Amino acid sequence: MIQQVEVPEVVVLRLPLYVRALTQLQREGTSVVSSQQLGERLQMTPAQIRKDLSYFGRFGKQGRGYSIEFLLEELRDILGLNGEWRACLVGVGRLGRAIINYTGFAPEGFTIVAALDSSDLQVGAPVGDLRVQPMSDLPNVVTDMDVTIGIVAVPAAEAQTVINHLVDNGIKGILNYAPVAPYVPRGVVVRNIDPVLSLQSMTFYLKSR
Amino acid sequence: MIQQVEVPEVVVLRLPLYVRALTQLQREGTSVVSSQQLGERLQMTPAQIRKDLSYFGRFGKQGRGYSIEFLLEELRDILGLNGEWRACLVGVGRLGRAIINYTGFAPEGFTIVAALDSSDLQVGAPVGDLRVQPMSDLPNVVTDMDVTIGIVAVPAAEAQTVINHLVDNGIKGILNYAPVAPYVPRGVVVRNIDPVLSLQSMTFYLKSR
DNA sequence: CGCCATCTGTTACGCAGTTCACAATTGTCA
DNA sequence: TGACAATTGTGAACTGCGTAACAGATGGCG
Repeated sequence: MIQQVEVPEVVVLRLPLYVRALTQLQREGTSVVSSQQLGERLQMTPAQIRKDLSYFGRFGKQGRGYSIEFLLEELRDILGLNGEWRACLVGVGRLGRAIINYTGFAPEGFTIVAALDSSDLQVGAPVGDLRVQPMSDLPNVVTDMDVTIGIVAVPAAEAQTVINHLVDNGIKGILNYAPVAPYVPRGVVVRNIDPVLSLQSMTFYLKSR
Repeated sequence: MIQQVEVPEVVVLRLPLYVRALTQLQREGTSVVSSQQLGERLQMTPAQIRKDLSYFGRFGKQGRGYSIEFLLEELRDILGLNGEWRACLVGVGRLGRAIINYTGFAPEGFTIVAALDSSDLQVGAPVGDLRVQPMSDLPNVVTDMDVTIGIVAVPAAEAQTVINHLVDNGIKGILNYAPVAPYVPRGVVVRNIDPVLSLQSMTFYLKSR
């Protein structure tokens, strides 16, 4: 039953969690795991894990559990994590520089291959292993460098404009660090990284106690 | 009907979105807004906005809409955003330094008042306006400096230990940048910032097209 | 070789959250 | 002043996700 029914987005959001937990188990030397055990690690019910996986196929053995190696391979395939994904970063302020120097992306197959900025003052400056390019380079960056993801680290006021520009040039996925909820046309995927929103909902639970 | 029924967490997560949109409208000079108009901005149904707000009270005028000034004040009060929230940062690597220097927290009332690190090499070093303190200072930081939020920017392997330590010292909210899903006792609120997870679920939608 | 313990995949069920729809209220304008 | 247009707040209906439960499969062990 592969993709017969539309997979709920919540399920897709949980798959990377499974990948991470399984990878950890693998490093610990385990080779088989039951939904029960995995559920304990991730603080969720075994039923949910089995249900989630059943959207994509039958990966377990009754009476045994799941082969970690096999399930990992399948999940990485489902999520498209077996290739390399190339991204460009827009906005080379403090935040942008931190993102470029962040070492957590590369081991997972996400590579930032270009850094762009609209300010002439920044263009040409070195950041990490890259050199800042002008926004006018965007078309070439997307086509010549096989970039599919745009990482946005510009001020809130410019974010929507930049995102429009990225989308117009064929970018299909946007990781947005600007504190706005951007509009994108259907078919483009946005993920927002917004620590302020996180804090602002946290305080609701902190205040009354 | 104030808080008679438990407010769903999804609702609480949306309130900061309302605050942000209303603030923007206010800056634009608008003074009254209908759920319809607000819904268009935020790409959600008017009914959802009205229902969300109705968990906390009756803030609108039939036939008119909502007074932005009034609703903002109410929402900021509900979320506890009218005071200042003090946080300490643990882990002064590249990521931690970027967080300290991030200028988006202060205008929203979140202040990082201390930076801690377990490495002796870091202790004493200046970061932003602060100086790195040893982890043994944690009890004093929490009690003397009125810190309620801990920001975690340590490697994955150390995250759970650090979080346990924070919780044991009375921290009630944790903003976790480490790529782990930490365990915390009931009553402690965690928000995870995990761009890699975001990318890994994004690629599911990017791959097949 | 057959029984038992284990664990998956899936169907059925229940509940929480979203949307609908309308009565009630408010302001405007002729 | 009275009719009308706009818009809220909310009970009811709907939808979709999470949980429960069980039939069926698998391996171990006596």
